[in-house]
Parts: sequence; structure tokens; C-alpha cells
Amino acid sequence: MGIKRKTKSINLLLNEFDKRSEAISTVTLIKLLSSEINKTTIYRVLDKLEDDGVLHSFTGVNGIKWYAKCNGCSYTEHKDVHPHFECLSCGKVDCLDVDVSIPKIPNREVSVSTVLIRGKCEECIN
Amino acid sequence: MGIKRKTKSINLLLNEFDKRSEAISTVTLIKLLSSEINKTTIYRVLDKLEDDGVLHSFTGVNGIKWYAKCNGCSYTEHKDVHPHFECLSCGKVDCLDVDVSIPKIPNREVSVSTVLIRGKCEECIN
DNA sequence: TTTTTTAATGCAACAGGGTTGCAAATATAG
DNA sequence: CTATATTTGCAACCCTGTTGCATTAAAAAA
Repeated sequence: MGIKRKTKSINLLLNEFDKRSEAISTVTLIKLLSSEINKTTIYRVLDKLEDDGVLHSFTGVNGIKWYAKCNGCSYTEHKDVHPHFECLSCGKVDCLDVDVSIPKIPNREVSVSTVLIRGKCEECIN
Repeated sequence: MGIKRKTKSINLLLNEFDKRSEAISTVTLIKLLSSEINKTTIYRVLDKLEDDGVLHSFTGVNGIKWYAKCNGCSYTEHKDVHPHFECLSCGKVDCLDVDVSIPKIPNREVSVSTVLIRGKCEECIN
């Protein structure tokens, strides 16, 4: 288990994820919370929340890390796997509730697959 | 068109991609060629080769950029889209010649999708 | 409640990928 | 061969993310 004590930093971070349904980038979280939490702490707490199956992370095209809430994951099992959608107009990133089937690849053993879809989101499509 | 003159740097870089079929990361290219080309130049040439449809790029999980040769792309059209496979044992990354179909997503306009599969490659599976 | 233990935090300094501005070098058109 | 514009190298920089260590603060024990 990653997190052992409920602290102010953890509550502040979790609170941000409760406020919205989208994913949040580390950069955004640091901007939002820098007056209350040190950036090192932010990185460390996110790491532990991911370990615990509370959040999951993925890397955007520019190499920046994004976090979003997990559904039904735990410290032992991360089963909430899905594609992510990044809006090229407004920059919003969120989780998609669809299945992308990865074909069997001869002579290789697949353990994880990441699907990042980019385009225009609901609000920016018009 | 990105590249307008055939220079030593461009030839050295293209030569690396001709030597192997796998993708090469910027970090590796800089290591390989730093005695002959400045890293700034490496980044700039890769950028232009991508513009011209000679190479395509994608971002690994750790945020590092990888490049691989394109098949049948041009300055105007990048049509060579496929998943990439990153071996968790040896670190090798290559292009997969399979189709991953991205489902239609309601109310969104998809323009690009990136699929990164991780696991064990042919050589590391045993 | 107070003390003890140990996890969590802040800070400063650092690491590494990638970019910028500008002067010098060099490919190619004429 | 010269003129012009593209490329290059360099140094300094930006940005995301990490590390070591002393300090703070949860929660367990007394």
C-alpha cells in the first residue's frame, strides 16, 4: 500500500479529481495547488495514489503526464484500462468508456497497451 | 517542404534508419552521433524529416520521442499509421504491421490515434 | 493526554530532454 | 566564382520530474 496516512496534501489532490470528470496533468495540478503543496509532494502523492489503484496515469504526446480516477482498481489489480481522448482545440483530456481490441501479435507477449486518441471534443466540435 | 539541402547531418541520420528496421529514440541518436552532429541539429533535422513524411514520431511512456521510417508518406499526406511495440525487457521499439480499429466515438471528431503496446518482443519472450 | 515512532513534507539543488537566438559555415542558384 | 539563403554549432536556457536531507505531523503506544 502506497498511502499510509491521510494528510492535507492527499485530500487537496483528491478534491481536484472529485471536482471534474476529466484527466488532470501534473502541470495543471502544480499550477492549481502550488500555493498549498510543494511540487515534490504533488509528484509523490500522485505516485502513491496510482500505486493504490486510486488514480491511473498516461503520457500525452508532448511527454506530459496525466492522471485520472480509476474505477474499481486496487493496490493488487489495475483493471480499469481504456483509451484516452485529447482535444486538440481546448486541450482537455478524458477517459473513454469504449473498448479498443488489440489484435494478437505473433511471437510477442503483450502486457499493457495505451491508446491515445486526438481530435475535437464535444464542446469544440462546433 | 522541410529539407532543402542535402547535408552531411541529414545523410548521417538517414543512414542510421537504414541500418535497422526498429524505431530509434532521440536519446539514442544523440548518443550515436554526438561526435559528428550537434544535438540541436539532430532535433532540427528529425523535425524536418518528419515534416517531409520521411520519418514519423511518437512518444514513449517515459516521455521520450521515438522516430521510425515512414512508408509511402509525403509532405502533404501522412498515411502510414500503425501501432508501436515497446519491449519491456530489452527496450527495443518497433512498428507493427497490424490494424487497430478505433471505434466511432459519439460527438467527437477523431483526427489521430496513437497505440503503444508494451510487452516482450520476439527475442525476449523466451 | 502525552510521548514515541515513522510516514509525509518542504526545500534546494539537480538531472535530462528539448528549445532559442545568433553568429559562423556551407550548399546551391545564378 | 559569387551571392544568397539554408544549415549548423554553441551556449544559454526552459521545463518536467527527481533526490537527499532536515523538519513536520499523523497515528500508535504508553
